[in-house]
Amino acid sequence: MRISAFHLTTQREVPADAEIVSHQLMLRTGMIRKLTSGIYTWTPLGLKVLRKVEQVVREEMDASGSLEMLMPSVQPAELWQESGRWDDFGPLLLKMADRAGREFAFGPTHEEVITEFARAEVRSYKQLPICFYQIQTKFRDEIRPRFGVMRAREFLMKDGYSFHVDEECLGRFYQVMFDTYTRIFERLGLEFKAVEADSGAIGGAVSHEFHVLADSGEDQIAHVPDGSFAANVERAEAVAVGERAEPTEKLRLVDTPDAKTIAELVEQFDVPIEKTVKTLVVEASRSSGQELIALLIRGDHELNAVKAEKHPDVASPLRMATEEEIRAVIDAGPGSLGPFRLTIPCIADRQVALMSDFVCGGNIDGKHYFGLNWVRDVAVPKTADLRSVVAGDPAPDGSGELALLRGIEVGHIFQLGRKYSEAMNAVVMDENGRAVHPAMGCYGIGVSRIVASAIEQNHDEAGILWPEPMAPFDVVLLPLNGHKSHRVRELAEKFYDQLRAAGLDVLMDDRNQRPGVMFADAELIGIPHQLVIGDRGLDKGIVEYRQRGGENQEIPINEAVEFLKQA
RNA sequence: CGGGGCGUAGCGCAGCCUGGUAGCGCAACUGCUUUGGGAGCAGUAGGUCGCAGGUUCAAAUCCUGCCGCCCCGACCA
Repeated sequence: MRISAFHLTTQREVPADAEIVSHQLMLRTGMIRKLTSGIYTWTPLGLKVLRKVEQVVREEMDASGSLEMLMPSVQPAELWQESGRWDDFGPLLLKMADRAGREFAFGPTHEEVITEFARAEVRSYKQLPICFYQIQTKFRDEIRPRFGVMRAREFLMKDGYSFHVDEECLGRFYQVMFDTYTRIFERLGLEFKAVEADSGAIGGAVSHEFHVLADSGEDQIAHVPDGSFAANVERAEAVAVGERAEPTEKLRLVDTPDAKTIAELVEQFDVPIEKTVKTLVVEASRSSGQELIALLIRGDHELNAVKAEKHPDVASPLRMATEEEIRAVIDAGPGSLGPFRLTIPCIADRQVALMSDFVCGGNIDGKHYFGLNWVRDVAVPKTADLRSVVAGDPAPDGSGELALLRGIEVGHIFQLGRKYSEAMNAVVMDENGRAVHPAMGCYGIGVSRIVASAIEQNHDEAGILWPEPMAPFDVVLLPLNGHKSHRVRELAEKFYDQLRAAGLDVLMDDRNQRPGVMFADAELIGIPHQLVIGDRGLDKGIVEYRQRGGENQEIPINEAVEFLKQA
């Protein structure tokens, strides 16, 4: 491609409303343009990258035996009502109506459509196992779209769905997909980690996420360095450490008028934060027969909402009680609550149940208990894993100490089981002639998000450093002052033809720009290999090879094409 | 959804407080010069000042409403 025939619109200035590096660089290189909040146009440059990612995904999915297809993006409401997700999916679902008033959703995912397809098409166990996939635009009406295509409302996703007669077959195929995903991210040249995950709104039991590691990642990962354990912090089990010590302090009620938070308590009363307990009041589940329930967490720990809302006594989704609701049942407000003489039920984090001589709110405004002890002063409540792990916690599998990393979720695989095949009554005949609901797996990759995450992980002051498999071009030719020098121009043209003939994706900077502009643009858009052709080098019989982010070297003219083929 | 901020040329911004000819830098276009790290000079083009209403002789500027975009929050006791 010649730049003169391309649409290259780089910008020197950083766009004001782009917060993270990938968003800034995607705008500065001109890869994307915002149409409206969370909705982007992919320009020819950006689309080249997107297509390269797509192609790697497609090749590996095909190699796994999965079959590509294309499902509609607009889906009838009935299908979603059948699965129960028309309401469950909530405001994330973009709904619309046709001229007759029939309701539709723009697909945020395709479990319903594929299940509808499978129940019509797949009748016999002999057709199983089978896995269909597509690469398609999805729409999720995110609460707050941000970071460009990283958390966009409209995005490109690869989604695959497999069907199996039994769980055992699903488990085997799940491993095939795990390996396929591993190969995809390896081939793309990304530093990533597969972690145990919560299955969230999609449903199902076993689930893994694939994260591109980057400091700007929105997810936290707990893992044992050089160990086998890795899990999303949402899910990583927090193991209680130690044993409960005998009481040594007397229980006393202390005036704490200015201590509404754990931080204030620690500062004003010189109490170690590990000796404090915070009491969070949340809505209780219907099945518990209660209105509110208190959750006890050690002062330096954080409540894990994903874990809490899975508890049978806690309402899902988790909702914190308002001050009015709390005051209606307890004689104190937030900031002065605790388990002693508490008028509502409570659940303690496992670690809290092992504490002794601790400090907590007094259930009287402006007062805290010091020296509180389980058993002696108050019965040990129900316990559960309610907190998020922190660095240094033991791994739940005993393999070592946990460290935390930040990641960008780019892939997620699930063993769904029969949630959709049962809800939508998809059945196949098994070898005994019985109708059974097939077990399903589902496998997603955020194709557009991969592009952004690759930039987050691979950039410098000058711009993007694309991993080669996803670079928009393999090599850029920079003929310096080509409009003045015939021999520079002619050599560049010769290289252009020869490199293209060798199967390389070549960009020729034929703009007659000053050298500084050409270098800056080549670096900004991150092309891995540059070949600089200038009179200065030609006098010495060489051209200059530059690897993006690497070393420069001089190459004899007649070896250049071969050199680039190898590089 | 709650809080905050911002809407002026493709991008980044000033002007608004104190009403009176709409400006700067980058980008774009033309010409000349320049040419190994985002050139110089001269010129050109580009604006419903987010939209609507109001106040006023006069509104980018003051008032009201609406719309859009961005940031923070929605784990806080």
